[in-house]
Amino acid sequence: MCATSREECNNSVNAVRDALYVLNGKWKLLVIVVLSDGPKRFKEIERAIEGITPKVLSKELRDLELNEFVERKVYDAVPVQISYELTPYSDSLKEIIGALRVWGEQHKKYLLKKHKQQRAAMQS
Amino acid sequence: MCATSREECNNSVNAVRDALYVLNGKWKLLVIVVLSDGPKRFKEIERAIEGITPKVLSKELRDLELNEFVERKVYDAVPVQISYELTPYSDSLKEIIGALRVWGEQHKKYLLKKHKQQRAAMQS
DNA sequence: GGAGGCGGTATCCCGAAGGATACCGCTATA
DNA sequence: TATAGCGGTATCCTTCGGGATACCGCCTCC
Repeated sequence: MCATSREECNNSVNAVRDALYVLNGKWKLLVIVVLSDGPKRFKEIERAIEGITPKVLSKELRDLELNEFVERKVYDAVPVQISYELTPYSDSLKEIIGALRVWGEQHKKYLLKKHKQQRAAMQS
Repeated sequence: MCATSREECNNSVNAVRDALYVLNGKWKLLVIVVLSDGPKRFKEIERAIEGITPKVLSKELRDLELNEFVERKVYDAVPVQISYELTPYSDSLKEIIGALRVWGEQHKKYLLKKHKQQRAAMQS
């Protein structure tokens, strides 16, 4: 990845840095995961992500809108319905999210196994 | 990804949440990117990551050691040489980092194109 | 006409992450 | 013997991401 030249390594660092800059924080990617299930209303998202407060969610949604990952649509039913949905551009994040999800699952198993081993070692 | 059941969506959210929990912050993944070039000494890493301070780097390295992504090796040359290298387990992160790098590059191009378009629109 | 849902906002507050700067003891090298 | 590199630590300070709690106006449904 970074093994050939000094130059290339720098590029990798910068690219990853750029990505992290946009996707910072605990919540943005989670919101996108939830919305990848289909358009959702504010309170639906709020309920889907345990622990998020409306203030924070509101801010994250604004950020995601600015970065054009999410679109806020207003349907003038009565009462007005507001729906958040992913933009086509957000598809480009699918691989990152997929990788994180797979890794998260795998890491949980890894930790479980490790703790089991440690407990076994304590016994002997 | 999350499109079939409520249950499965929750699992995705939690897996991604777990991953983000471990990989939080601006620096951890950057350190791993740099080390993926091969073992490095403290000051080498410090120089490779523009903007990181020794205090922060020191803390990140300790975190990464705890999570078993990085090993700190002491070679008793004179003077003592200290080397940080990736563990085999850190390989599991390769896909996340790869995805971030690709996305970061692509996103930069996306932004450039967008700004060009906006400037063109201003002119007309 | 009260309860409850919707889409948020307002206010207050805290802790951790991270930046700035300086410096330590040790060693080699000039 | 002074300078420079190494591997960090110490101290101080600021920012801000994020939590807690409350509440708003609007609407519908009972």
